[in-house]
Amino acid sequence: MTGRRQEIRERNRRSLIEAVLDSVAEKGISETSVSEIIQRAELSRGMIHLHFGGKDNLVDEAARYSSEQYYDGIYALLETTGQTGQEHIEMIVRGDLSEAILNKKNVSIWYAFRGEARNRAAIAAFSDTRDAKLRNLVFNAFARIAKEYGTEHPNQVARDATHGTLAMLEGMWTDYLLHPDSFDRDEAMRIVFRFLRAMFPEHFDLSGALLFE
Amino acid sequence: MTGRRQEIRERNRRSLIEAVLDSVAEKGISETSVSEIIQRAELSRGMIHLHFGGKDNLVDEAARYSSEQYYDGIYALLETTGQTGQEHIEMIVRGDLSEAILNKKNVSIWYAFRGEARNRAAIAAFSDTRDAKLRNLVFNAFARIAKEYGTEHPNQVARDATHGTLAMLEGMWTDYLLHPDSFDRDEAMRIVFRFLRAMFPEHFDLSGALLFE
DNA sequence: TCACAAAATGGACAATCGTCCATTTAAATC
DNA sequence: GATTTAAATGGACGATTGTCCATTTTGTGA
Repeated sequence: MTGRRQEIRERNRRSLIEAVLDSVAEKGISETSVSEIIQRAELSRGMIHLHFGGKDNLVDEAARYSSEQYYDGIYALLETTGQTGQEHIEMIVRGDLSEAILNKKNVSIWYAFRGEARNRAAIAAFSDTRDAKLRNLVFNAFARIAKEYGTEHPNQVARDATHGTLAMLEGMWTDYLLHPDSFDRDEAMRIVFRFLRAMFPEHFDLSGALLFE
Repeated sequence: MTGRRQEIRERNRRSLIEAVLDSVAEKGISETSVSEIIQRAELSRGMIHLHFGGKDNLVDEAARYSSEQYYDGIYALLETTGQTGQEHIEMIVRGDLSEAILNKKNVSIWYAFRGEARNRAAIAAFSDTRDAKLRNLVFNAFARIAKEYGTEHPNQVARDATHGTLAMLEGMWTDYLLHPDSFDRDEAMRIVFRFLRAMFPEHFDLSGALLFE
């Protein structure tokens, strides 16, 4: 039976990463110590140094892994819908506010890392390249929509709509962070689409009906 | 000369709080140790325990102080403008995105504390009560505006506009956090008003002109 | 089954953490 | 100027941090 060794090795690596994420979500970054991590992963103290060369690298890796999961989730959703601009936008908004993506654990992790982003180049770096891909996707969708309105500068409109929409979604995440129990997903979605409908009255007018079937 | 004693005492207390904020802004929460704080404040090790009973209390106090400053800044701005709903909204948006309030130091501090909010009740608590006041202010302004449109449910519209606007501003702060150097204040403002203009075409149509005189 | 090597262990280590208090400093009162 | 007392000092303290390596375990190939 070949590859068993590497399989275990990989499983342990993964365990460490997930132990970090669990700990960050539950106790915060400042209480996520080496002792805490190895206890959760049920591995020995030396493993962190062996697999990642040190705690900082492991934490960076965990942050990378976490953001990868977020974007993979969004991209997977896009596969399940049509190709019109409106459909893309609706799916991204729904996905970003869905239970699968916007939940207590993810929000805790995300904001914990954000808080450290400014002082940890590695954490800020990957967040950027990934973010650019999503932003581009949203922009293209809005650009297709904006062109249909025959406005003077459709790309400018699309740029603003992209910026505004992503900013509003960010803000909804903050709402959820601060009030996870009173947060209302449907309300958040309704508001985003109310703004979008105001900008593109011919496109997002039906979105409410589509969203709640 | 009476009160000199208390004056020094108060100055030292303040020094400690500001040392925490400086350190959090520059090095992050996890590197803000007792040694770091007293070195910046140029005070002795025992002062933290003497004045605040421990490091955690001092950090909580610093977070409270910082958020107090933010809201005081916003409220001060509101004193300098008219009383119409539109004027209030414009002033809050402008203020929230102004250099005086949205700058590298404040953003660093704000997000550092946010990252810890979930695991530190004290930090989450005061943030809420203050936030509620601002939210109420924005809501009242939008409610006055919405009523003029003769819509079916003006309060619902105002609620959504409030939620959406504050969310978008939050998102702009995140943009600034992640890209402080490429962030464009004017663009951020333009986008917020573009969304508002789409919702209230008779009110925020002139805002662009008002903003850049 | 045995020898080899990769992987995992767990404790030693110096460094740093936050707390606390015996001592010193200096403002306030007489 | 002497006395009182609140404020400030700075080091001792045990606990905890992350790193690292000598040792043990265990899968792999001969």
